[in-house]
Amino acid sequence: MFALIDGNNFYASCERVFRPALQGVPMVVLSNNDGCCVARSNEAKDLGIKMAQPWFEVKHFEQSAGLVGLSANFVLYGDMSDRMMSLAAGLGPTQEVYSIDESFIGLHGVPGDLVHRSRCVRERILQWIGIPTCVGIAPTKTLAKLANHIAKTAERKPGSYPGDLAQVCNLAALPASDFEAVLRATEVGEVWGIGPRIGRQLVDSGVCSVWDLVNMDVAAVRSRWGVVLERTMRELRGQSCITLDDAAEPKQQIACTRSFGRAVADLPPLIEAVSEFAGRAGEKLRGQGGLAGQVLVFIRTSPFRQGPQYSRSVVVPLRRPTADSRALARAAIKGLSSIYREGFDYAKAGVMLLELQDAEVEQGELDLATEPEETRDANRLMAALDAVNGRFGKGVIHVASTGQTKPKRTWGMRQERRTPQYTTRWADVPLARA
DNA sequence: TCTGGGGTCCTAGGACCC
DNA sequence: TCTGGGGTCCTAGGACCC
Repeated sequence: MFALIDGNNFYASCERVFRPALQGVPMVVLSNNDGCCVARSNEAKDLGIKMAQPWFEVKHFEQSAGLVGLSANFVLYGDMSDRMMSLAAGLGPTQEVYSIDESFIGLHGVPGDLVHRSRCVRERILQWIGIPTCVGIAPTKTLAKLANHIAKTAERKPGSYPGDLAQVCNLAALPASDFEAVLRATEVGEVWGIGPRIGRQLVDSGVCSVWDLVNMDVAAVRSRWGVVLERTMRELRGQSCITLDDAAEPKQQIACTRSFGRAVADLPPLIEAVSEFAGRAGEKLRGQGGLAGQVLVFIRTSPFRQGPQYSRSVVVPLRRPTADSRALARAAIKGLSSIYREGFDYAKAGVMLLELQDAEVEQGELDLATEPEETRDANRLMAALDAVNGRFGKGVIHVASTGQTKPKRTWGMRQERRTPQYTTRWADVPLARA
């Protein structure tokens, strides 16, 4: 048995903990450059604002509906997430942190009333952290996700589902007829693993509700859509195919990509941007104790704008695996120079580190006595760099490139953030509505 | 006229998730 | 004027081998 517990409108709820005046106010949290809405309060959802909708399209609600847009503060959300996860872990013996705002809990061997237990944990998170959550319980992860969706929807839209499923929904406890009714009332596109494209194909084939999908022929599903949808279907039937990953695996790739605040046409600012991305990616890489074997760099124009389009990427192999930001930046610049073309307005660039491996393993294969002195020096330098940035803030020191002629960014933000950033310590977190 | 067949590895691209 | 930033997994098809 699995539970899925997640924070409602997570980023928006985090902001409200520190700005209680925003309770009941329609609000969104904005991505980098204040470009898109990446979280919406219920009131903002009621205005019809979609996930990832551009801010300029909804800005008019500031005047007409009192909408508030806040610049994202991801350091804060990560911190709040850690606290929420540590309390959520109390639900059962194993936990898989699935994203910044949700975790699966393995409930094997947990005695007593699961719904009551979930309500207690939920209440504790609300009291101690100030974040409202919902819990879905079911025999498979896909059904637990579905149960969570039902718990949230039953709370937000009264009448959509039986009221006693709000906030905490245990699908395993429902009588068969109620279970069927709930699956009939849920659109197939709400299922975890069914995106817009396959959702549309299913509806076009007359498969509209989750109940319709459950009753399809397994072989037919497999032959038309493949093993992924087949697995989803089996999970919906209660056959557990996806296991709980409670030991977080190291990442297989690390990316740092950004849209620019304004179009960039020249090579030097692109070199500057790509150097910084490589440095940031290197920092993440060292954080998981890894080395990269390849660097991918890409640039592209904006698909939303008229004019000539260009999008290209290239993979640059490294002579030997490394976590040295300078080597990563050199490779990224080399790749950039090979794909850069004049005459385009670039809107986005990025660096990805590929073929990651464990630094310990790599080192074990080397004879330490023959390890080049430069490697040791590089390791020390990078460790110092990470320590300074950790202490004084991200990017206080970063890798510069020879193309850089000005001390300040030439590719960065179009405008100042709408709202200032702040950081927290445990002591700063109010006991919400105690 | 007729032009093997099976296996592996790699890569690019698609689809999905939050 | 202004359009997110990460990730994962699967598949198809090409290259190559015997």
